[in-house]
Amino acid sequence: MMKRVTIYEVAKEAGVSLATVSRVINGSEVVKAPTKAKVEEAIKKLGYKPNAIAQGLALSKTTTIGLIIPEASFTYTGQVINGLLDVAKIYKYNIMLHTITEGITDVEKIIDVIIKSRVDGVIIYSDKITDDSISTLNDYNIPIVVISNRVSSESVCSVYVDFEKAICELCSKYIANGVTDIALLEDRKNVNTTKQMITGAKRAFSNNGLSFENYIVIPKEYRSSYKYVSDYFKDHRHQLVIANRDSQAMAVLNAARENGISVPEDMEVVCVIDTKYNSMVRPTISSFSIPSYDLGAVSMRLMTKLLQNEEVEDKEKCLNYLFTTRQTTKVY
Amino acid sequence: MMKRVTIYEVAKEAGVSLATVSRVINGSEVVKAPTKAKVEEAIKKLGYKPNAIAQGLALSKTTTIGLIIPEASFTYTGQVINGLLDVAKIYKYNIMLHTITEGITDVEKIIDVIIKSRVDGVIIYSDKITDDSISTLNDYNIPIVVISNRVSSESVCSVYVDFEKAICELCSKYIANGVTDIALLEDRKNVNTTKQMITGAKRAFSNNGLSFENYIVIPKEYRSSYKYVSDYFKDHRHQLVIANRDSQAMAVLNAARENGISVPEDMEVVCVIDTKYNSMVRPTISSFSIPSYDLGAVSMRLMTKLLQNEEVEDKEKCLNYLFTTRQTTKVY
DNA sequence: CTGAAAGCGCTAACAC
DNA sequence: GTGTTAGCGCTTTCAG
Repeated sequence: MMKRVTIYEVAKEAGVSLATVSRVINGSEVVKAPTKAKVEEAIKKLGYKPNAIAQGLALSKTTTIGLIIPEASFTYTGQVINGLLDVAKIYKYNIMLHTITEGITDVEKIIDVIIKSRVDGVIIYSDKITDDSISTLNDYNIPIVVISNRVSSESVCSVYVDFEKAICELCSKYIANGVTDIALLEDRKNVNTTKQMITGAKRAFSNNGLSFENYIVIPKEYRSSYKYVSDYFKDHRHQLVIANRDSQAMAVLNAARENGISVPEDMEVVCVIDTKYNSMVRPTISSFSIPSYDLGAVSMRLMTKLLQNEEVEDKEKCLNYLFTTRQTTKVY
Repeated sequence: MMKRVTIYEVAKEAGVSLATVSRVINGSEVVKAPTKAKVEEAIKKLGYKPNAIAQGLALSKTTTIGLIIPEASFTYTGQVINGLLDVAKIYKYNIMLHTITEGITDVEKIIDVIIKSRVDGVIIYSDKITDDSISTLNDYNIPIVVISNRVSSESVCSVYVDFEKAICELCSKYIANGVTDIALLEDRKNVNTTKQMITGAKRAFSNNGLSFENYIVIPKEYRSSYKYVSDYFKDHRHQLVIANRDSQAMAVLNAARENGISVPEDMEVVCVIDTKYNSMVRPTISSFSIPSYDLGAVSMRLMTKLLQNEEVEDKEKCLNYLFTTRQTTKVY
């Protein structure tokens, strides 16, 4: 249990001024070797660790960035965080984590906290964030990277996957093969994504002179959604059902099984966001491999560029997806 | 895009001294109503937000706590984080998130960063943290709460689940019912937990004059572990297999299915950590409902007590588990 | 009840 | 090369 030692004490111990100590801890080249050695010895002897808070104050720079996510318990959110943190580590940034818990969290309050905490930037991965919040952040001149939603604002960068295109392509392929009864589950926790998906589906249909109306609204909790889906499939049939998350796809599969619908023969199921669970369950679930880890990693890298005034070629980065056929779809 | 306004400018705008502004933003009772009103107006007009970094420096207190987890992509880790953040929000603490990525992360470096960042406390949820790291943190007088591992040190609190007891009880019950061929999968990402589980199993067996040696070592990645388990079950049979995580239990189930072993008739499977996936897959997987969310919430609450010098009755908090029978076990 | 001033620990000109 | 000093923005005695 040691007293917190300051740069001043190190200076005294080493018999130099604090400026010199500051220089060695910041790796300045100008310090003479013997002086440097003395300082380093003192640092080690006293167990000195620079106070990042004081540095932050002096530099008006905290080297921490704020991250906003909906909640931490989705498998894909976890991947995003992993990617983000791995890159953050490389560039020596810290991550301050904020979640938006439904019913508990006031988004404005989070924004407030973020501004007060003087993070260097904020990365947002949430459908719940409004333009309002973003413009508040903008007012305070805080660089923003938005994950997953394509944002076209001058001061905001975004890293996303083109769900609209993905779903459009998927539907088009199915329509070309004569499958026109396609349903899409609404994901209430990802409203924007759902919107994009619906737009994509509609486009595919209208390209073929058809109309698309089949999207199913499901309650948000697994149990109730499962119940709902299960009921729904008692008297509904579709040729293809598209779900956003693994849990929703599983609910569909369970409902199908219990209602004697065989997958993929009678009904095919596609999950949009791929997680490890899609290949662990039986039948394995066909899905898009959305690069969640990369979504995080790329966003963080982009942030570092923003903060270090590196050239940013593209303010909007579109990441690729790949459709992986598994057991819930036929091969056309 | 506004210039960052300081307390000084607010003071000027309101025609008072900065001390007074400081008093109103800190809710001091002594400020007269009219003065207070003036200040508040100025704050609003200028869009002033106190600089938490400067406050941190002045108070030697950051109101942020560091959280160390292995990686963010496990469903249960997500729950812990959710619990933690929900409580942190209530007590107005921020969370700085650190992950220990295998191959990428040097634990000592994380500890170093944490000390430099002057967090008020750190919560550790990781098997990878050594006594060394903890004692370093101790040297710097940083309060510690350890999740999941029971730590008996004077300066460290811990919140955990008694896995040893859980497994011992489970095995005892089975042994009492004549089931003595029990296997336990090693979870290399949770070495300590595995150790506790094995100890529990051994105790159950030795209580009954038997010996326990059946623990299976599996490689850590799902694919390879699945492959391994799948191979293993080609020529191995057990009456009961205990797995730590959902993915491992699923690997066992898949391997069983492919080798013509019916569950639960020929072999029963129990998963220790319960996640939503355990009840989403078919067959649904019997498991202990480890209160992951609570693990996080209770730890954070404990941390706030530590930081506010509230009375802490118990430095070691043991949380309850509950065994939930689902489709992978028989009912005895 | 309010203001003046010292200090939290560090950085960055500017001197020497 | 190294030291001196003025901030960074805020809190907190201590006076008044």
